[in-house]
Amino acid sequence: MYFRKKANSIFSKFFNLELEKQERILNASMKEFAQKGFKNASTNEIVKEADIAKGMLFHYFNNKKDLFLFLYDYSLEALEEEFFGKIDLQERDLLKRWRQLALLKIDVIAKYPEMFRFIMAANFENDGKVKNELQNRNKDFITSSYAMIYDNIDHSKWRNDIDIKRAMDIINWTIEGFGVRQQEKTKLPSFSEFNCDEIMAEMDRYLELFRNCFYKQQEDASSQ
Amino acid sequence: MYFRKKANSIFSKFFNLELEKQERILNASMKEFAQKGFKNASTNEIVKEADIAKGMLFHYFNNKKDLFLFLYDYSLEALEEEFFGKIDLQERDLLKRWRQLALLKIDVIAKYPEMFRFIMAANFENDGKVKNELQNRNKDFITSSYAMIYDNIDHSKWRNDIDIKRAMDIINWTIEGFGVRQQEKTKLPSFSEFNCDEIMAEMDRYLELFRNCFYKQQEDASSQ
Amino acid sequence: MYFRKKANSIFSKFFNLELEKQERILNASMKEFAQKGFKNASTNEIVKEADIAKGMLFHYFNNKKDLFLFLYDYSLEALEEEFFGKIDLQERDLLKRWRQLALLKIDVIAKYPEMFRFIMAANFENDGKVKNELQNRNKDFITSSYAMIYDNIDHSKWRNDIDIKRAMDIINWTIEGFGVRQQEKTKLPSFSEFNCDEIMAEMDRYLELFRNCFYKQQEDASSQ
Amino acid sequence: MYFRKKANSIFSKFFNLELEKQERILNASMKEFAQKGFKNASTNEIVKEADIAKGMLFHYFNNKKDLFLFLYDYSLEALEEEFFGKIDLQERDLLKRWRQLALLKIDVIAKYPEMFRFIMAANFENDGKVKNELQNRNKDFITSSYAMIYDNIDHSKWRNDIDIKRAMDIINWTIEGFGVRQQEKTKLPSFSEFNCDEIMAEMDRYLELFRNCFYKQQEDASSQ
DNA sequence: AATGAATGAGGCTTCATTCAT
DNA sequence: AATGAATGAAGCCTCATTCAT
Repeated sequence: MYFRKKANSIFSKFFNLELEKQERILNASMKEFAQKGFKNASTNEIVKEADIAKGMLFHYFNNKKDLFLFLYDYSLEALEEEFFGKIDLQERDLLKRWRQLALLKIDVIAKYPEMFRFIMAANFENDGKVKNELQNRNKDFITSSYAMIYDNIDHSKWRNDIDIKRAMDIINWTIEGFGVRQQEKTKLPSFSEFNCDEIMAEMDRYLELFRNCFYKQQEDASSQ
Repeated sequence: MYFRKKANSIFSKFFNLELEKQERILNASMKEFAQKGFKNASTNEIVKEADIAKGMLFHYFNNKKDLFLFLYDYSLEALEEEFFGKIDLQERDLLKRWRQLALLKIDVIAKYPEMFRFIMAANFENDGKVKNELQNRNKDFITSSYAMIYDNIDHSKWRNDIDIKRAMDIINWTIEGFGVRQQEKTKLPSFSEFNCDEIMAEMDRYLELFRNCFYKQQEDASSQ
Repeated sequence: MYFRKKANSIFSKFFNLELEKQERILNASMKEFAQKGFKNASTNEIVKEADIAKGMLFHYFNNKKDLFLFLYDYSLEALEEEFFGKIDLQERDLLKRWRQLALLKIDVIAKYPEMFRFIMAANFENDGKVKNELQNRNKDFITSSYAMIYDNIDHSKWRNDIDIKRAMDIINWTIEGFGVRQQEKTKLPSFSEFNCDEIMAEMDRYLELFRNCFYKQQEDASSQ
Repeated sequence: MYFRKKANSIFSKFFNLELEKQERILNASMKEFAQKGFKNASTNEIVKEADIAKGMLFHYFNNKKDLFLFLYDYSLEALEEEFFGKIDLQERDLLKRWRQLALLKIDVIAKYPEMFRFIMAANFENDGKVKNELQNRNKDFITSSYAMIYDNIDHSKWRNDIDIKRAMDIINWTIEGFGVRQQEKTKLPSFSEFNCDEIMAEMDRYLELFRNCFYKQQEDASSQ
């Protein structure tokens, strides 16, 4: 992991802290940035929430921008490990592969909710001070993500009259939209807890719909 | 229009201005808010761009928050008129109705680019000071929008084995994603000008794909 | 006066203040900068001393650096007027011309002590943020000052065996050193008030010594 | 040496360090103070450059001010040794004695450049925290320096009509001004290296001018 | 109504000094 | 003795809002 090595030297002051304090700082920072965006996030609030002295944030991370980018790199690397390390590239059915990813995503959100929300928010970040550097990092990430997801897919199952490129767009947008909808449900006052099985069951209905529309229909009933 | 009445009493100081000055203020404010978000938007920049005295902004709108929400209400009402007033509810084919909406949207962007950008940006607004009030307004808007779009749709054309509710979700997300993609294209350095015909041709390919998947396939070739 | 025109447009906010407040700000700023140098000068102290609100300094001058350079330009222009406007270029005797300058300088110090101290201190300023811009301004000033002082000097009175260039250096350094010594006297606890006549009498002794050494000695006694 | 004794007791923690570390600390401190002045000098930079732990600086020297004054006393004592120990008081010709001092000064700059630059900078120090104490130390130093330089001078060579006290002032100021000019030359981009012979040759031209003006002129040509 | 100066809280950041280990 | 994390006051600057004119 290139970043982790770099981070350990540049941010060694941070990584030498006791883990519990590291986590307090990470959570407080990500929460503040996720809620308010880069510019509106207050380092004062972060140190208050993390319960550290005013100067320490700058002792560990130099400045607000470096803190933000550190969090981004740190999160991206953690997420990459979760995703890329665990996806089964032997599965050549695109819809099944997406299903895997959805499961992984649910895991990640459950395991690192702060981090996930931070990364999502960072991708909408517009502030000139960090936008460029985020885009550079993101370009690579998205390119390699899509490359991986679509790598070695078996197209033989697909209906011949389907425009595969656009069908894939539709699948992407649907899964993204589905994710956003789930996310929004968690913000409702009626939300109590994350029910993974229910979400996956719902997800499967969309995937089934795609299978039903985009794949060749077999005569026998053993469709899935 | 409920809002316009309310606005005329609360914001009568603003509406009593000469129209040209009203427009300068609207454009300057929307531009600043769209570019920088609620908190980072500078009232200084707004008055400079609108060429009015600093105090007047607060004389007309009380404070920054009220200005922002006024702009939101004002824009939403204007867009509603454009959309809801012009859509042909006689068209009972959902895909054709979406096509209408896409065309209307392109018109709106061309006619009121500042306003459109402002509304888009406002929907991503996260600042605590305005978020709640925006969500309240938006819930109503989205509810009534969807009600209208899906009102009196002819379901007889659809394949019986298709889960119509979810298929509609897919269509929504696709059209939204498609819109975002077009939006992003305008930010590329290679972007020169908005080519409506090209965009609609591309949009039609997605709609055609949906028709091909979700609708009953007729034996004769007169599909569309 | 080029600067004054520029200043009136850029710093119009400042120049539109009532004169008494302008002066409070000028004096407080020059005093603080003269005492502590650019970096160590505290804008907090300045506003406290000038009895204005925290934000006003930045409203008038944008930032600390611009304030400093404004003061420098403002002072230099004021001093230039005092010096260059009043020196008698018909006087072709270098020592008499220096005598004029000494008198003018004493006037200036008496009239604008804060300003004089500020300019003196600014010429020792080392801070990277302002050093370059100071040097640019100063180069022109010093070049034109020396050009004026040594312009059209009558060399016929000088001993032929004297290296005039180096003799002039000696005169410069002596007058500068003499000035510093007077300045330091004002800082002593025993100092009560500026006695111009006494200072000029003392100055004359040095000039007389130079006349005695560098000029041809006439046989009759009417030396001066 | 009074100071060394005092220092050995107060700063014994420092003097008990290995010499190499002592020197690292001295050089780093003097360099930082000379470059940035008392207040702007950063103890962080000093410890980084000296490669010691932050706390040690305060362990050895109590605080920044004490460190600065220690360096000043230490340097002054070292310079005194260089100057006062080596000057030949048998030479009773003032101009020749000044020549000796100039040579010694050049030696000192070459031998202890850091220290020389520090002392020069310290003499322009204006910060309230150290100014008073510096002035006290300096008064004694300058008084005793001048006493020594002018001690036992042979006045018989001087023209009777010359005001010796003021002539000596002129010589002082000239030599000081000459030194400053040489110093400034080293800062020019065109400066490559210190040419001692050239500098002394130039210095001699000024001394010769003084001899020519202030001393009785002998009839034979063996002037020097 | 119109102007823009005035206010002061809060923003990020630096830094000498202390202190637990 | 040695380390460097911790502290918090003070630094410059921004900005929504108020208010005298």
